Amino acid sequence: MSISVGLRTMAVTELEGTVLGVVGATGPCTPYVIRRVFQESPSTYWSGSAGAIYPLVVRLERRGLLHARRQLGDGRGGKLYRLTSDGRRALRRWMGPPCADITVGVPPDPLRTRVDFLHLLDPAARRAFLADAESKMLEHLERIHAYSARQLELGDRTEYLVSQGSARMMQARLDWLREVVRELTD
Amino acid sequence: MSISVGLRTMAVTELEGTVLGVVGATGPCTPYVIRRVFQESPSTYWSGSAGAIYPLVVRLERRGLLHARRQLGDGRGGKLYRLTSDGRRALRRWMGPPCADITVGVPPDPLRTRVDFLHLLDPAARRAFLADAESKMLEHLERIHAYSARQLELGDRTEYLVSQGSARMMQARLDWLREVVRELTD
DNA sequence: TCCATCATGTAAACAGTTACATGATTGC
DNA sequence: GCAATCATGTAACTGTTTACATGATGGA
Repeated sequence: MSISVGLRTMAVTELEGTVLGVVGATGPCTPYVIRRVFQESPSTYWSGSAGAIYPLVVRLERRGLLHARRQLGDGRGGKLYRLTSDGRRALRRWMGPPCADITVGVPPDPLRTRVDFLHLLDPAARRAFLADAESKMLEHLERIHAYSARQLELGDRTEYLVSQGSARMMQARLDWLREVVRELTD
Repeated sequence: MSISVGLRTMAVTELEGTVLGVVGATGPCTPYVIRRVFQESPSTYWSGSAGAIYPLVVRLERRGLLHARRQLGDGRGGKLYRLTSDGRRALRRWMGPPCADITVGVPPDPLRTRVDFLHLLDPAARRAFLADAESKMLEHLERIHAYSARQLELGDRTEYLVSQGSARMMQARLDWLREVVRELTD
């Protein structure tokens, strides 16, 4: 019988929460598998580098959110990690509700930052910047649409929905960029 | 007469580039003024903490991108920083073109990350998450619209355009969230 | 058997955060 | 003159990156 001591579980970081989610969605897996999920994700925000993931899972294990079990017959000493009940609780807490401001608020956008300083460029450089940004965003958008269509064919509703989120965001940025073009190159 | 030795200027980070932009747009200013710009910005991605800004401007000065001049009659020893010509060149290089993939690509979105794992929640928790997210995003959107309208009144075209970018992004995320709601709560 | 790559880590460097220290300035 | 705040920093900590090391595995 366990005794609740009111030790509130410490909050997890964004990457930690995402890893908990990956383990929860994938089922018991090795750190390498977790890395692959990040590396193969269309988003490149996190590299899924070894130096990030291996220490992170050890951290989560020490905090009782992941449990490691040795794989039999694996010469590399690889371990399978799965969520503990505390881990599942931490995952739910990280996901919300309540949603933190930083979760629902305006995400950072390096393009928006640059537009802030566009008036510092001479008109030619400004036009070159805007043209380059627009064409590259169009490429990105097409890739995302292709990826999204593939997920729909494969029947992966979740990946389809998530990629639709990316597509909508990119479309909004592109529409906005064209508004900037109209405004600044009159 | 300066001799070009082909020392290509090292690339600046996102925060460094933004600081160069702030100095370029504001004119000669102290680190404290730079901090205020970040602290008063609607975006909370960077805190503008002293521990980030003071070492950063020293770094940029040592690299010859900023030049410091002592303020006369200031007991605190505060210095005014301005762009050097190398600094202006580094700013232009940071802004682009060419735009890096990370600049024009899909920005990270903690909400999108969470939707990836929504199927791990039971239906009730899922509904609660989506309802909370939607109402909080609506609040954010209204604040942004108010801010945007204020900038338009004040005649600050740049701040108006940039805030319109935030507004469009938030609207796209909200539309998308409603698509998620339709899909998951049928 | 040998070579590429898989898989598990570690080390050093770095950027940014919170929290703190300290002196200058301003308002009462 | 005193308290609040302005302004300039510094210190310790944290998390992530790149680069490296090392052994296991699998295909030619």
